[in-house]
Amino acid sequence: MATNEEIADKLREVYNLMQLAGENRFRAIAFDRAAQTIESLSDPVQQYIENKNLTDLKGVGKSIAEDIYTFEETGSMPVLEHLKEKVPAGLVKWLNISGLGPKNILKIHKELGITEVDELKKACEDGRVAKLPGLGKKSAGKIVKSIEWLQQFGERCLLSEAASIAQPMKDFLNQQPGVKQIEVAGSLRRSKETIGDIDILVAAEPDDAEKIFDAFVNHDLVVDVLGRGDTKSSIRTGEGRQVDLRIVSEKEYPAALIYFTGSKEHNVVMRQRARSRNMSLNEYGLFGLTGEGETDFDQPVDFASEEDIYRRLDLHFIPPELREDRGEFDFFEENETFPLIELNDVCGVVHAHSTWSDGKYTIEKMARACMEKGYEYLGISDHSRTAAYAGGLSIDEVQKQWEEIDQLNEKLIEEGADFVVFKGIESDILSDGSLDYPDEILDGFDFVIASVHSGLEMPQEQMTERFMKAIEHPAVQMIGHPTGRLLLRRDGSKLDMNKLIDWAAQHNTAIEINANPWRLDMDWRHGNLALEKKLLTSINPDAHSIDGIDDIRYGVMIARKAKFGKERVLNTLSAKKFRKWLES
DNA sequence: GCCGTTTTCGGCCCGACTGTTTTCAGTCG
Repeated sequence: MATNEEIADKLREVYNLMQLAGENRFRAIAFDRAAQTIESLSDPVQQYIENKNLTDLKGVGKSIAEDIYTFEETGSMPVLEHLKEKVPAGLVKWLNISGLGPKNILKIHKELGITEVDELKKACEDGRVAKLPGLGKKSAGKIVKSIEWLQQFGERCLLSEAASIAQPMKDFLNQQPGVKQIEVAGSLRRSKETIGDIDILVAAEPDDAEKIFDAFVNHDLVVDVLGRGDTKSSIRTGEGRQVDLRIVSEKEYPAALIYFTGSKEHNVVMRQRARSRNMSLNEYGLFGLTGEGETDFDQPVDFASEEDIYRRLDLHFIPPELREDRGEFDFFEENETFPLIELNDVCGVVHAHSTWSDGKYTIEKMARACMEKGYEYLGISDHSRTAAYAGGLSIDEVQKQWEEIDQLNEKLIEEGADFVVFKGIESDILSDGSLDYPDEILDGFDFVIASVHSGLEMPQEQMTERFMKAIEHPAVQMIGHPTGRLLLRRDGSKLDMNKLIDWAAQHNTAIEINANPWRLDMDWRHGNLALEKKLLTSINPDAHSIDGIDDIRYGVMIARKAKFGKERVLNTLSAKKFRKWLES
């Protein structure tokens, strides 16, 4: 039984290989669209396979449906197998090289008979690539550079890293004369968990653009200027990240902001909506059509903001985080607004470690840091005894820690501080789904977060049952980082999140959004189902240090992307209400 | 390959930038 993700992966593989095989572009794109649809389904695709109604899905026609049925029955997809015979596997990696697309990949491969990235680099360096028609010395040089960047830094970086580059760059540009409006756009504005390029959009008079671009390409962070035009310039930073700056007029700014925020898929739907309403949407604005159905720049449609443009397309404003073409269009046709959680709504810090296990600071230091940052409470949750590698607490240590927390709380009351420390534990879920302490100890905690830290490779069904058993346990209020993934480093465990969300919602158990930028787990892609089932979450920094507490902001970004309003996020409750919820 | 309140065929988002070219193809977002 293949999961949605596995089937989407297969279709995307077809898409990649078709591009490299020089197939009709639109035929290839059709597979990508189908993959996109299946990926964003909140129901298991198995239902559609069993009911033989796959073609009900947008972008899945008779042919692709047949491919999927065959894959389900035989475990292989003829169209894919056929492509694999035609296209050497090594070439797929070439698609990640920026500046090199399918057409040139095919040309280089055919003419030079090479398939591996290392061979490509060599062929660029020794002049063979430059001799090919349509390519030259500069192209070859760019390919070499791209390969080197890719090998050194990878294609994408964490959300936190991108934010730490974009913010100072934005602040710097905002001080430049002539900058009227500025916003970080692209996947960073959409709060994707990993980021490729950083996009910054500026509104300014055309006369001021040159000076702003000068300032941009000469910024301290810049180590390489990739391009410099009248409206767009691109640079590379020392961290290996590409930053694109676009400058548009104030009038164009709202349309450009939508355009450069994306996602690509969201924009495609926006343009189609414009088309079906006899208009054309592009990065400059919304326009009427000529008699031939072409964009008529002499017929601009008025707008002053992103909201206006959405309204013209019969939609309510769609927050940037939700622009992924994963159901937001239907949602915002019906709903006027949907209040998403904001950083200010978070009142307490839940899931933090101290020197009792593998944290860097004492409970008191962590508590005082939380107070200083304006929080009302700290939920300490050190590791349980099985997590010996992380200094997990023995039963004896648990009881000593409780005493320490009681004393600290008394001290805080004496000081008149309006702050409380909750006694929690991050209990390992053992391989049979049981927890790490006897029930009478578990009952002594204010809260229990149940997490998996070992046996991550378990088969999906067994892993899902392991979690379900933990969810059922009356002492457990929250599940920690469900998949255990580390972004860009390690895939998460295989588990049926649909089942887990349903089960957790039924048992009034929350599933945390672990805000550590390496994790951001549970994944935002489960947001639609979580909303439907009214699942609760808690935005937990999993802080091992004082700085780590501030990771909450990345968790909030992901929670917004997953359509959480504050009423479904436990640590937006006041200390009093949080305690009440824990006791219920 | 998918899709249809103008369509079962003929479209499928569209403009900037670059490099290799002398009018354009490839790539990107």
